[in-house]
Amino acid sequence: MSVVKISLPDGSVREFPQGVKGSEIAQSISEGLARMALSIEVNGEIWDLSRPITTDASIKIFTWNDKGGKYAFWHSSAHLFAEALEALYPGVKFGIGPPIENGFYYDVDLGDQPFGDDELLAVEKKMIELAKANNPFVRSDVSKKEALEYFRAKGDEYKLELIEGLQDGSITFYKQGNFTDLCRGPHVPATGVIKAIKLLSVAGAYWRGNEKNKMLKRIYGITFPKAKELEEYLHVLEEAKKRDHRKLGKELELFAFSEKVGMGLPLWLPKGTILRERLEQFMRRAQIRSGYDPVVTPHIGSKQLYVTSGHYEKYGKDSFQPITTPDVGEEFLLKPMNCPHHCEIYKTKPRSYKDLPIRLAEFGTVYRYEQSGELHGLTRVRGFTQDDAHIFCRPDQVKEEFIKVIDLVLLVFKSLGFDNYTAQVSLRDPENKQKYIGEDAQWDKAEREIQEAADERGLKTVAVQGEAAFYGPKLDFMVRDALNRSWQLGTIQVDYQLPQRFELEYVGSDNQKHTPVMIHRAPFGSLERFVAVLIEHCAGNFPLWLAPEQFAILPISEKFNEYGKRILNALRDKDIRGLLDDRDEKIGRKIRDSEVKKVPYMFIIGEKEVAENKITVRKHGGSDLGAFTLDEFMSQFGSDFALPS
RNA sequence: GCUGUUGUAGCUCAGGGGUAGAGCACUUCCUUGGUAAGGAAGAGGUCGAGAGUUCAAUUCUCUUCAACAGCUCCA
Repeated sequence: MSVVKISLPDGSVREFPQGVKGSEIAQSISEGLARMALSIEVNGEIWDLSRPITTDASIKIFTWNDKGGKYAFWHSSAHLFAEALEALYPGVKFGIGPPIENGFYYDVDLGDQPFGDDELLAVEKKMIELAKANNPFVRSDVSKKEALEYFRAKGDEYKLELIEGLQDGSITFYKQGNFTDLCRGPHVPATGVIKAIKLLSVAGAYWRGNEKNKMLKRIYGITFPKAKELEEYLHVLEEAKKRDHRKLGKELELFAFSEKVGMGLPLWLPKGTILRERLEQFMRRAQIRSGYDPVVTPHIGSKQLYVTSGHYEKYGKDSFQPITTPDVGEEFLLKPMNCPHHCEIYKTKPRSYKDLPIRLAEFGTVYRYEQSGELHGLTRVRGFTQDDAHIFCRPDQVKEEFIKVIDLVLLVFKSLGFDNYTAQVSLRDPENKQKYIGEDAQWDKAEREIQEAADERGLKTVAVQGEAAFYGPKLDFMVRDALNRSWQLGTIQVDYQLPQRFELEYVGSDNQKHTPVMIHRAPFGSLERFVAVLIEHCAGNFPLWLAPEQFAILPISEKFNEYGKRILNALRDKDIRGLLDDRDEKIGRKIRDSEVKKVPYMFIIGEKEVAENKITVRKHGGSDLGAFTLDEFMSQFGSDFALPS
């Protein structure tokens, strides 16, 4: 009998009979591994443990601790779900059902049947029953013809459509129990490994992600090998909800929405405004240091301005409609972008190559008609403020300027402790070039420059096609929120188009007119979204320099309110923000209330403190730092109250 | 925009065909205190809005608005 050489991850090579299965290899390594094994990587491809290996290969056995193991587990769970659903709803049609980062989903067509929480529970129960049956997942190769026949007989047009797109000879089915599905695999050996099951939610999803197609029901679920792991996962979800900026924003009185004002139009409350203004101060200072010139432009602009920029053609009809003047019928748009205004500032006088780069910065509030279903707390709103700036430079300055902006973005992230961001190079969709303006050569150049700048700063980047702006590629900084949703914060964009459209020029050293290059950039992105992500990042425990209330003075009794007032005024003179809690409450109560409000410092004053002219300092979270005079406290901790340098 | 779920006091939520309830917050009084909720009393709601069914609707039906989850979109 012939043998195959199997290389294991530890570098050792073992011989097995040809056709050996992953499960047998696992068994030969150890009983424990065999029990834990879920799938196997064979020459870089993830396989079922039951699939015979017929050639020499390097392999790795995957368990629950590997991504490859989890994916097989959740992929199999999706099939288990489908089996349970079909058992309860005969005739249901299936779309796709992949594993995802946390669990799996399956898109299904249930016709007009309602499907809510009760139905989820019923299917969940059926799944548990079928898991206990411990049916093996059986892989089989089928011809395209057989595959089409099977699903034609079943009347599942979605699967038929999927099969049409596949190549004959590469089609496999998987069967467990009474359920057969078109599937590439891999799967776990049998349903029995799935012990804990939770169907999480139902949502709509267009077939193949296309708005014009029928909307299917997408059912999300998650499963685990142990009940305890499911409990832990659900607990983590609960904890994440506590960090949600919409919840904390309400509790900490940072911002609010009003139906009367309009959806997606945030109202910044006094405490939220302090937070936001501190961020602005931080950015203003950083920008002045980096050679930016602040400018201010109005909230509306002539429609013609956006026709010129191309924004009107691209977004005009789906946007807030123009405001028309009563007499002459002149049309104005609520400013959706600051860049056209800044282009016009550039044009106010002739520019020399010696003047460049010119960096125009503005905290510009813009209005965009976002789809109603997209509005989400502060992360997606219809009126928001960008920390926007446009750098007008010569072609030879693009890379250097781009790198400087990267540094600015990284300064922001570092100052706020954002360490798990991703840098995304957002490129054109090569299939859909008509979505963009400009010529290929300029796009290629811009895309190259962005990648080079990012590489030069050692940024790890992920390139994503189809994510560019219509006028140019971008470097986007993505951060995840408490619920693991990804948001774009900072963005840097190279633009060869708008300078042409606005006929911007400068006189070069050759005394000829040249077109400058524009870099759009916003390190925060929008203040609204940035604050939202910041709230979730620190769970409302803001760094001292940002905290709306940096301290609370807590007198032991009303007798010490006068002394408290003196301390309050002394601290305010030092530009430190806080309040005096002079309510008729006991100290325990005052401490609790300040703790709940996440006030960083509590200054407790009573008979002893008045006598010694001191304050007793308690930090948020409970640590007692002892008694200080104000001067002692300020010399020791004072610098933390100021903007970070 | 699409699919689904939800909408009761400032907040968190219970209830349910016969014109509403809790805790916290709020107001007043008592209490003058030492590191996460002192005590008592009081006030507060067109049950998201509109229409229909009914003797009677906050409850049932429809429409609409908004929020939430996801999809699509995102200058």
